[in-house]
Amino acid sequence: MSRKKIRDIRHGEFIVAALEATHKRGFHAVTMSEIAAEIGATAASINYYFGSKDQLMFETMRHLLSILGATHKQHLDVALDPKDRLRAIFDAHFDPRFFTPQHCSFWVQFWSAAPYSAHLERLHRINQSRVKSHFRAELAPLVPAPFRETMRRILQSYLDGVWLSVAQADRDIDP
Amino acid sequence: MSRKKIRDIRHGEFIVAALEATHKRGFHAVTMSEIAAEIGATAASINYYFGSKDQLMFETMRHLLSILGATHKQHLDVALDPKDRLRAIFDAHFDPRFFTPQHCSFWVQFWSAAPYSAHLERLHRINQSRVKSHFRAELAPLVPAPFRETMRRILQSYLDGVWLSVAQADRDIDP
DNA sequence: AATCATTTATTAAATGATCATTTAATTATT
DNA sequence: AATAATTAAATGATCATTTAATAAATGATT
Repeated sequence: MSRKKIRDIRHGEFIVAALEATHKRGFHAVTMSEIAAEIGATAASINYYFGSKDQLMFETMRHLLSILGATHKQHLDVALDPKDRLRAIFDAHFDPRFFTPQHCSFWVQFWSAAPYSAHLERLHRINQSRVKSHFRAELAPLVPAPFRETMRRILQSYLDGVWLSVAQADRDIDP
Repeated sequence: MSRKKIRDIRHGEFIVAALEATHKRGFHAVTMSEIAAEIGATAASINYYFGSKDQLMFETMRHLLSILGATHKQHLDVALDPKDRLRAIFDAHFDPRFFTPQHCSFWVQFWSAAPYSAHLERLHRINQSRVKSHFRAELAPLVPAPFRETMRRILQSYLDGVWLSVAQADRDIDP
């Protein structure tokens, strides 16, 4: 029991460290040592827990995605009408637990690296279609069919664009 | 005269090579040899012409920005009313000379690397404020002041988001 | 409780690979 | 002949990853 706990705690710590160090130094520039130093550990221990740098980055993104998923569910639970349900998507993305400079810059840099790695791309595709189907479902009662798909693409692009700008500006934007 | 020409021709060739190779391999992963191989040259010649890899990337982005600027001017010249003038911004960004997978992926990756380099960040800031002031000017006669700034931010984020998605999907989107 | 064996966690140092950049020479142009 | 363009090979730096050893925690056995 406590054997498992340590592993989980350390996992979480390294993921936070990866987010912080990546935000400071950039997705590609950041080194294992810098990440490890963030929590007073050493590069070798990252490999002990994660096997490789890539794997750590991968797990870190999965962590972000799971936060997003959980936050979305919460907002959805209190949504009353179709409009609220649509808003829930935005509220989740802009929830303070999720919408931080660290997360945004990791997010943007990770996705811009995704097309060049089979692993990352798969994760990206999964997330995209998840968001896509949420948007479709929530837009259905609100927007007539001919415009729905266009509207969805515009909204999704807008969401991505906001992150991009936050990642670059290091300031908050009010949705 | 022809001495100067060769230098300019080579410059242009290497910039095209950088766009192509970056699109294939990714902004950080791409090596000087890969870029040079794109036009049958060798890594050392990049340094002969540009001094360093960073400088080549920098010049490449400047090239993209100058295309964008020229295209915008063209679209603006045929715009008749305020609405057309606003459209000119979008038309320029989506002009086929500019809106290619190579350009989009270079664009996105470059900007996501910008916060971590003083040089790149300066370029980014200049471009952002250029686009910002264009948007402001064109929105002025169309949108009442209280909403104007919000509208501008939304449109700018949307533009960025579209590029992000093109860079990832490698397909075209109809504005 | 105390001892010792075993597993888990951690690290310093070694390894090896990858690149950008430099150098020194060669080839082409003027 | 002089200058410009090009390159193969050398250099040097940076890292991720591996290894081999140490320390810390755990647990079984008296």
